[in-house]
Amino acid sequence: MDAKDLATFEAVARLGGMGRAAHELNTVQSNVTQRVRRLEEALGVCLFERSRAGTKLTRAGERLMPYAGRVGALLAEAGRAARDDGAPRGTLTIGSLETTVALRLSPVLATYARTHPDVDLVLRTGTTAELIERVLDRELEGAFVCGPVVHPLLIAASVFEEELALLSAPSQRSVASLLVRPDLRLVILRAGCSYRQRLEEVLARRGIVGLRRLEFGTLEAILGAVAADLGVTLLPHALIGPAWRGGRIRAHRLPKAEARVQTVFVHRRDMLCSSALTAFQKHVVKRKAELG
Amino acid sequence: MDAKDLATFEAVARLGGMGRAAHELNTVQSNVTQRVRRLEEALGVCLFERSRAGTKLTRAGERLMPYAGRVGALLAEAGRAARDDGAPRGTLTIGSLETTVALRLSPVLATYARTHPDVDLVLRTGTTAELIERVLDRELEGAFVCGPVVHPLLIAASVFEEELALLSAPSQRSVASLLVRPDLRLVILRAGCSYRQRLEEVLARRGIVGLRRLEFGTLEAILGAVAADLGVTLLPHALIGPAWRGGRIRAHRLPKAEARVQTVFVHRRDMLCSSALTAFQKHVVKRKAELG
DNA sequence: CGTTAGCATCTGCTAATCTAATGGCTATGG
DNA sequence: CCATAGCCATTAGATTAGCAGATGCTAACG
Repeated sequence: MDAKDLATFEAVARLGGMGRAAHELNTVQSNVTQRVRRLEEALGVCLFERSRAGTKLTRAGERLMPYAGRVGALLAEAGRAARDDGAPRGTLTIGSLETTVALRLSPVLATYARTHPDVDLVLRTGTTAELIERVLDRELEGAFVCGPVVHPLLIAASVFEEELALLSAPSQRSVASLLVRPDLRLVILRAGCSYRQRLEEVLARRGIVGLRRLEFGTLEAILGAVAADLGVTLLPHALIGPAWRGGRIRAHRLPKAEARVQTVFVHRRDMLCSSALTAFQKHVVKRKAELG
Repeated sequence: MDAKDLATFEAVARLGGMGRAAHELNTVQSNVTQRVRRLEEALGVCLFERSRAGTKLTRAGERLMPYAGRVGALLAEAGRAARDDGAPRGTLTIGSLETTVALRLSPVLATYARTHPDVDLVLRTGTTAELIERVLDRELEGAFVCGPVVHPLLIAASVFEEELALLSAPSQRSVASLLVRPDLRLVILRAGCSYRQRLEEVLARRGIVGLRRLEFGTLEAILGAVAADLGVTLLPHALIGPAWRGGRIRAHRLPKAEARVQTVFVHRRDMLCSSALTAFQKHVVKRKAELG
């Protein structure tokens, strides 16, 4: 059984048609047909139900499907393992929550990039759910997400622990005073943001529900909106830099149980850690000790 | 990267030469050279140090080596998974200790073979160490061995529990009486037999050491030798069939701690269980309940 | 200094693979 | 009821990859 045939099979199954698969694979449909037929002959089973509308996996095809991905991933990993001589180099693609970048990661990233000039560092941001999805799809080697994360395919290591604070305009003297301001909004970074749900929980526990949302793409915009008394938000206390400390924003401390949030670094359990990634993890731990 | 290239690489690495690998792969040396070269080009690393004496893996080659086997195993498993529609069929190759076959397994095997006519059952016997080795090499789908077995790559399930007895000629009235018979021998099935070490321990704890060994290939021969007072052996008590019960052999009971031996069924954790194997395991459990 | 063992390279040949064109099938839509 | 479009199978011809066998090269060994 040829790995290329398996990859062809996978594309056909995923796209639901030989023509579409051919297009994705930069070849023509007859080749795809031939490869699939050969695979079917080699296995002695029928993998697709053909119809005018396209192709549909048979039971046998469904059983084969997971292996297609695994074989491809294993071959890719073999290549990386052979090339990786222990000296960090190549491309390191990691993900992170936007707040983590702003608060903790950017200096660490900068020093890492400086000390490892042979590594092309790629950072993608997203919500916890998005990032975990991408790690599972092997699009990211690892990601900083909001913990705890328990998943059989992932290894999660706690790296930072933040204290969240409820932020409002200075005129809001206490959390309780928010109750009488139903026009206030939840100012959030993005729809699926990890802190949004936590914020709603925090407010709900104090009888504040049904607030409208206001979504901004950047932290600066969020802080600006809060300062302008458009609403409240929930962010790591340490995030409020000097520029915002001068009375423009009031941070309301929360009880430990509500405030604590840990950032974990997750990566696939079955994925070879590149030297670049290993060095990165060491670097983060070391710098964290320095910073903390 | 082609899986066939990887297999060629693996053969060259294992045999330490391209010519030898070519012979094993039923091809000629120039083809092997070409495949290795292509693999090296694709990876951008040198995999072998060539010399007049043959080939030796480089560091990169050593890193790649484990993947060669894994890719091959994964492809083979993919084929089995696609073909296996849940109805037990094909070849089921399992291993067992000889004593386990004689004592417990043979009726179970017979009924399994009868109820699953589409399965070609292959049984290989050997010592615990040999069998485990073969399971790890994927030559056996599973094996009945002497437990307990703790190994990160294996799953072990206890299936039988035997009570061992020290067997001697009837003239030996007690274990203690063996002390005065230094000419007695340990009668054992095979050099690496699981029960041999246990027998030596049992005797050593009673001050009997340094007995010579007598090795026979079959259980009947062993029991015959014991009956003829050539020596003593250690076997499951239940093994002594009616033919031997009639005073020709004396079974000396041992304390529970020494007598208990469990038979476990082991198989690779990462290996897909064929339907034939799954059915077999169910069958064993069911029949064990009936027999026990 | 020839012999040997081993890898590299070259050369035809063959088989596999690719491309492009064609044909058959079926649902859709006038 | 025909035209059309989308999809897969098949075919034929061109291209490429893979194979076997012969030859070359190098270092070790007697």
